[in-house]
Amino acid sequence: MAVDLVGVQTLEHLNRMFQLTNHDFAVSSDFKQAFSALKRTGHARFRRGPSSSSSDTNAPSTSTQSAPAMIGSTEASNEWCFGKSVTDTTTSSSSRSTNSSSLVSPLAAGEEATVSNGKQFGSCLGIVAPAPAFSSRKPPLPSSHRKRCLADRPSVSLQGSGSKPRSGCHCCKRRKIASKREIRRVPITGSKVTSIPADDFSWKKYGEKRIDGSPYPRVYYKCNTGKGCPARKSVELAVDDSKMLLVTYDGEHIHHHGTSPILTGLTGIVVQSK
DNA sequence: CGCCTTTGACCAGCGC
DNA sequence: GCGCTGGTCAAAGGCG
Repeated sequence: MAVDLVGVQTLEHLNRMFQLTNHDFAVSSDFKQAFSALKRTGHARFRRGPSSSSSDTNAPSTSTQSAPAMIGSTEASNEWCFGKSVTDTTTSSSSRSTNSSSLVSPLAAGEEATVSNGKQFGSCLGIVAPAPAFSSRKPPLPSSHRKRCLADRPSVSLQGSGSKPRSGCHCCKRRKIASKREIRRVPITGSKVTSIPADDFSWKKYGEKRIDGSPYPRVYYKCNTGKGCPARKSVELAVDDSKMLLVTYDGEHIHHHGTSPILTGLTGIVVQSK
């Protein structure tokens, strides 16, 4: 219903945005993918769950905690994703997190483009799609499914997450514990705003988060080149210069890869390291 | 059928 | 001590 309408409008917006934006996107060829992506209602975006009536437009603020972080400023997100008009299509609360986070995906998508085998772009556009309108919201997980610090559940610890035994508690490896961190400023190169210099490793996206103080999301990647490699990187658009990407490398690669792994392929400047 | 991407939820660190 | 935020996990579904 209204959804479809919104969808169409959004597509038009998109089209317009692509034409107007000064970002030099490789639109033509990617546009197909874009639309293709739009058809996708968003993979896991709509987790099946108790079909609560609130599903579509209500988006109950189930998680009062994560919500703020995920929401952020929609305007900013929109800007990042080539346009400001998207805001119009968002129905306030209902589309919140889905919008904000997905709007950003271009970054993720772009990264994916250079990083993994690339179904790039899709997400960025997918985002603009009216998907949120369908969203049934992910219902709160049953408490039994809730993640616990592995340290807290000795019996489940190493097997808890199914096939992926972890070497340790993820929550114990946070922030300042990071063994090695290197932040680089990498110019957005190429014809796409999303194309950042790729390095010699294969990265797998595992998360995306809106960061407070930055209108742009941060996308998290794990090294996929070597199994069990602890190396991670996060990518976000520089606040002060939308033409620059901030790539943060965490951890070291435990596999061989010729020359200085972390630096390979990057032309950016080391801004900070610890 | 398996892989990959997306994204909400979870949780501990950190600042006030 | 409390609340916020960043970082991570994992379910779900589409695609090749």
